[in-house]
Amino acid sequence: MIRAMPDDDTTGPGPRRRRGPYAKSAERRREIVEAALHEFSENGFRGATMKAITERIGVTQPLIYSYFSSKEELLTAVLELRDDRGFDISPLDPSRPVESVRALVELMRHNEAHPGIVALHCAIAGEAVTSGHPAHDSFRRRYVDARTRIGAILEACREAGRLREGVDPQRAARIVVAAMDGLQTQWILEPEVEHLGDEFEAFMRTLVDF
Amino acid sequence: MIRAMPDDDTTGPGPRRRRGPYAKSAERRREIVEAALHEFSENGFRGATMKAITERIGVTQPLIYSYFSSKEELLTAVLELRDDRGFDISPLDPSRPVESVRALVELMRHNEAHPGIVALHCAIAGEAVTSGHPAHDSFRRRYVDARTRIGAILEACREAGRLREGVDPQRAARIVVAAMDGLQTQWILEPEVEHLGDEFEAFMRTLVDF
DNA sequence: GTCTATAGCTTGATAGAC
DNA sequence: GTCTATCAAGCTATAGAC
Repeated sequence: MIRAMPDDDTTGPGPRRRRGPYAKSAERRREIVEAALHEFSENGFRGATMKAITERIGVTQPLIYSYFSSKEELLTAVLELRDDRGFDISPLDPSRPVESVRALVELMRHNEAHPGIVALHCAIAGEAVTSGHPAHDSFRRRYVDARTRIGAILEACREAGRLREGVDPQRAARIVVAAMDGLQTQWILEPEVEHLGDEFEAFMRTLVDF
Repeated sequence: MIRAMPDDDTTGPGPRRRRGPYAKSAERRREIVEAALHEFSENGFRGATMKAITERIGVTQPLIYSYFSSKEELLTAVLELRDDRGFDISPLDPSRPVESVRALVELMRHNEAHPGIVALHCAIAGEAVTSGHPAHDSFRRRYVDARTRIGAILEACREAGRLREGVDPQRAARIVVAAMDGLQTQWILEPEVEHLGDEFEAFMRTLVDF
């Protein structure tokens, strides 16, 4: 997300106010985060090294530390980039259940168009199941939130008469969360899974009429 | 799986035959693998250190290297232990589809009784999605095999008239694999998932009449 | 069978010149 | 803003005594 610089006013000619960061600085930062994203995707957080990240963009290690004070802070920036690129279900609204289900399917289609982000998610979420991982709490909250939110949506679908016969909303919510993660993992691991979006939509249609 | 030692005969008193490894040696080995299992469960393979493993059982690092030539070989031994403890679907037989589905549910109940093994599976499978991981190929094959085998079982269920209306066997197989992994992950991360076996059984009953 | 001691390397991170 | 040079700490793994 690009923010306006503090000295963005092009009206005055003289250096009256203290200068903000140059555009080049923001560009470098973006470049570093992008390199880290790829490195984390391919090797996980623990498997990635600062050295490998710098070599991707041809800079030296100390340069990164002038933008991020630690490897962990760099991970935080990478995960924020992921959220900016749409890997987020928090805008889903249970008061519009059918639209929410459609949006969930659209989310998977969006992911299908961004394999790099999916690979990142699988790699970091995978190693974050261990309690000592820097992203552990973040992912645990994410899972709880996803399951709760999807549970509420399915509950609302039932009240709207859109849930298939015999489907339990809370139990189904767990399977939906599992399916979203699991399909993405299988999509990364096996080339046989052709269309993430189609597979997920077909599954959701066994639960909901939307 | 504990195998008989070559000098297991307690009939003769004298050392007539060439001695095999002493019982203590096998016991030490088992102890090391057990310690490694717990360490890998809690920190993953990359996050675990040989030092931490030795400290669990109060021995020194070189001792481990007299049993295993590398950290990676120790991982192999740990994964074999997991298979011995029943984390394996390869005995499932599509020619007996209904029994196979029941066995799959039993497998999850078995896992519920062995949280340590589930934690190990989640941690290692999680970080093994990255292609550079030592267990990557092993887990990739495992996934492909699981999906293929479960697909065949569901196909056989359909022929036996046990598949629910409108369920596509191959697509459902992907979701089943995702559900097995995902439910276990959620069970590790969230205390709210109370019964792994019950959750999985309820899901399978939405697909198959068994 | 187990130890002490340490080699040999890589890691994340810093100091200071330009 | 970027570099060269370097640090202390941590890692896997080995040599050799007992």
